Amino acid sequence: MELVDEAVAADAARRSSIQEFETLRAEQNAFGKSVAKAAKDEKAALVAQAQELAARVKAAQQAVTDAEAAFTRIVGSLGNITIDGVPEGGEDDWTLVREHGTPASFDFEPRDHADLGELLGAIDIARGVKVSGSRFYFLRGVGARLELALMNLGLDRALQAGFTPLITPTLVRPEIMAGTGFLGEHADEVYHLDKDDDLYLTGTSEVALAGYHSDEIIDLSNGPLRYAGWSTCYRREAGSAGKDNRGILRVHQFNKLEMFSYVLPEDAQAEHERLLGWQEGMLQACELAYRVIDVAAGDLGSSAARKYDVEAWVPTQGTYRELTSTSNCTTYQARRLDIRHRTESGRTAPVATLNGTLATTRWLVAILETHQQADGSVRVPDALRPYLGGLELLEPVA
RNA sequence: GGAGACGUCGCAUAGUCCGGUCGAGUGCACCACCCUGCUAAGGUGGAGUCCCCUUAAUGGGGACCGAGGGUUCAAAUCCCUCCGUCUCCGCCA
Repeated sequence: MELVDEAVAADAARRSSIQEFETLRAEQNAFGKSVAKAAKDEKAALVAQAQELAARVKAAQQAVTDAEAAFTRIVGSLGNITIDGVPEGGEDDWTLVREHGTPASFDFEPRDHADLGELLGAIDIARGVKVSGSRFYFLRGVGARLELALMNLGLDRALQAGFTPLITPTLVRPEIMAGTGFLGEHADEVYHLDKDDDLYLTGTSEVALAGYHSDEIIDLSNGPLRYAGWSTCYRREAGSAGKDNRGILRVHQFNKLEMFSYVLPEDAQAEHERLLGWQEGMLQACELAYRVIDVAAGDLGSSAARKYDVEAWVPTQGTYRELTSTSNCTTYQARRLDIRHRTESGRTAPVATLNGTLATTRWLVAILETHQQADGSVRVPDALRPYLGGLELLEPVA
């Protein structure tokens, strides 16, 4: 509340400094013309006057620069405004939207994905740690193939829905990182190269996908612009020491196929539901039990106005774990990145941006655990088989 | 990495040496109107973005010649830094 008052005050200060500067500048412009035209003998006196005026203009200009910097800083620290209906509260105050499918049950003791990954020769955590440290891993053999299969299934479904595929840069400039809202309170989650290169490693291709149309006026008259971005994602996982240490549920590096939509602000909520629908379709194709939750306002981060998490049942944890999430960022990112469309009256106005995840490496956790059999083999869901050369069963390596 | 050239209003360009008459000319594309009966041409006018003030619609002012500084009464034009593009050479997946 105080922050909003501060922002309003900063805006008022900014406006009045602009007015002062512009009045002086107009005076200077007019004066300059008369200096140029003046006769020789009058010139010296006029220049002396102009010098004095120039000093005042310069001071006024500096005041504008300062006032605008202060305004930008305060406004930049404001989070997005949540949409009506979003539950109030923090991390645990989400509301259930729906559940789908029945959590897997077994007539044997199920193995967790780390054990299964080792048994199948699919996930090599020990060597990941040896090479890169904790929370790193190798996907190998059927693990690597399953990952690619998942990404390709997601991509094909995205193509069917009309998305344009993009393979995005994973190193971005500071202003793009800031524009997407990732340098706010969670800045310590982001890898930053600062020795020789002032670039950030992105934790999601959402960053590059949002930056793609930055500083542009885009044409939405033929409907939304939809991109499916594939990239490797990097997260520092600072502050999560000791949490989800086992397996690949929480890692520093993973792959992700991300949907990203640019839409008219009035279409944002409908698009959000569509993104959620495509995500659920993907979970269903992988034959996973899941639930959809409406994330509470306090857990939204700075850029989302509403966020749905889709959580899949993870048998050995006896609970649902987030596999995907879709956010409606309304005009928050577009304002910061200066992405606009032209309205019917010919004016420009910010667009709305939304994102949603179609697949990530984390999905392997739920897929392996859900479809495991007593002997440690894993049944491949029908939809994935074409992407695995028809393979129906992942079998333990000798 | 070495050497050089360049970055102007949608596109293409003029202007930069010799700072004010340049917020900026021309061509193409675009929009409106006019003209012409003929498959296209001619004429007139208008057009960008951002910000501030003002209004019922309007009007006024400011900023923007890659970005940021500097010199100057005054910068597209002079100086510096950065970013980017292109050409040649070297190196490399």
